[in-house]
Amino acid sequence: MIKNWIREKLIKTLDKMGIEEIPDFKVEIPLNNFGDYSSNIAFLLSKKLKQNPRNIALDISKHLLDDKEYFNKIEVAGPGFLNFFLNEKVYSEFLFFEYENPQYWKKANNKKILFEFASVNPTGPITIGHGRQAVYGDILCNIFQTRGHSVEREIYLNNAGKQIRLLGRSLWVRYNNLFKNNYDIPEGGYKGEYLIQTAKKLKDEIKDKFVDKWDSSIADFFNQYAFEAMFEGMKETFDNLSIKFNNIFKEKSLVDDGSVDKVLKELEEKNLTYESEGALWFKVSRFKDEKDKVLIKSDGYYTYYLTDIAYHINKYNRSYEKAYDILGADHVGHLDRMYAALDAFDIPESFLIFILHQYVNLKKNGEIIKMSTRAGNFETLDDLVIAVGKDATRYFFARFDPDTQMLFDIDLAKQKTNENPVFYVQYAHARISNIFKNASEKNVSFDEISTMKNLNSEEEKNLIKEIDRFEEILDSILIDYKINKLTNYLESLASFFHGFYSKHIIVDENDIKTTKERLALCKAVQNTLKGGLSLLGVSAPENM
RNA sequence: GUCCCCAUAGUUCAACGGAUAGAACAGCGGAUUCCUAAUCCGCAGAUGAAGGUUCGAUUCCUUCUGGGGAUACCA
Repeated sequence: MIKNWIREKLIKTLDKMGIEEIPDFKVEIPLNNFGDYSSNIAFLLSKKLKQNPRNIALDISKHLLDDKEYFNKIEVAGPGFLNFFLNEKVYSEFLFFEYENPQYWKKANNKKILFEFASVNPTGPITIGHGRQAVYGDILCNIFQTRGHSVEREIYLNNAGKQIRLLGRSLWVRYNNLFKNNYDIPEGGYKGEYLIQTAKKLKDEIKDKFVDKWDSSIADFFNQYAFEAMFEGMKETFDNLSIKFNNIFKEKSLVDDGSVDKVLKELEEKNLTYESEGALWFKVSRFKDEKDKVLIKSDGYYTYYLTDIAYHINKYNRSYEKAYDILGADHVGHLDRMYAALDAFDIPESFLIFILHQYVNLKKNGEIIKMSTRAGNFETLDDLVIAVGKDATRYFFARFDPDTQMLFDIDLAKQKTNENPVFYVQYAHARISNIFKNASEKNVSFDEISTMKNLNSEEEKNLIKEIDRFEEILDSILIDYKINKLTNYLESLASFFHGFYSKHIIVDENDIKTTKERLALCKAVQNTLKGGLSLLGVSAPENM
């Protein structure tokens, strides 16, 4: 990265000047062509050296200019910015490297980490809100992977709790009503049409076997049947978005294999539980400034909290370096409770990182609607994918800062998909493919490049600078998890390319030397676009 | 009440404490004898309010206003 290169030059120079303890300074691409790159280092040193930042900057620039072959000019501007104007040689070297290493941003994987996301109640079709999380999680995993982490994607399915029992009973009602009975969906049950379809399928299989019959083993059957049916649907939805999980973890397995009981026993031994009002409580307040929470309800059933503790202990014992949980904003209350539980089992907080994202508001027929799976009134992710396609769906979700509520205008998404900027980025990629087609028709090859010194225009320099930002963007996402920086970047890169394209003829038979260098530049742009799109899980078409 | 997230152009979104706050869509005006006009160029348009910290604040702190979420023996 050019920025890092300048940074190192600066550090060396400061060292030469005898300045120790160099503060954490920045090198950035300034607005308005103040320079190719700029740094704020002089401001940060000013307090320590008790000097005017301008004088410090002047001093640094003098020392740096010993490197005549790399810097055309170094200006000190404003109150003390250092503005660097680089020699073509620098760009040429960096572009050459990127051109020769088509996947220059990839790093070897080492750290083993776990991502849990899209863990929903398997009680119905996936909503658009959860679609955001699924797409977000998948893309974040891709980025971690490409920057050197060994990532596992895991989905946790709550198939042991109250909701699954409600689902099973709701299915039973739908099934019975196919026989002209008239049972009511239970309070809080699932009223969506989709259970009628499942009930019909079940009727074909078992005929009238359970009509008007209900006991605990029949309930188990319906719970299980409904769960499997819903899960099949979920898998299909994820498949349509190319989201694949390495591990599917079922809550029930923790109950069945005794993990949950083991957790209970240990907590009791540590004297961290107590009974009250017929329920068993965990002393959360011992660890965090939070209310105590129920582990076993007075009806004898386990809470989600209890099984989730067992689940996270299980994660820890699988020896990942870190575990990331991606959750909707409605889970904020869960964070401290889970850390309290980890604390009780001597698991360091640093092991688990929560990433919260806000949910999606839907706009349909000009109205903002609230989604609710249980009311049976919601927009499914499948509908969206059918309407706008996989690429646009993934790209659209990726574009938003996860911390902000996003407004999803369904009518707009369904009608005018051309407004989606994914096409803008894809078009830049396709355009480049076409340039190569054109070049090969004119018998211009581009395989004997040794330098790129003819790429002197503003457009070309800016394009090289923009390519050079890619790795930096990816690394910053590892820190703040804002994947929208990637879509933002790709749009910007595409824009620089479109601008370059419209101003310069790339394949020019009268100037083969420049043509070859421009083709190499195009190749580097295309590789980067393709790399970014593939991290997003969006296709990079050759034609549009 | 308390806690968490958010508030930027008509709309949907950007901006690592930096210099003149960027795009896209919508609006207006242009560009194609030449590699795809799904493109490009130009015009117009914004930091919710008030304080504070700083050489410098959309960004950090406080208060207020507005939206969403949490405050379950739901998950």
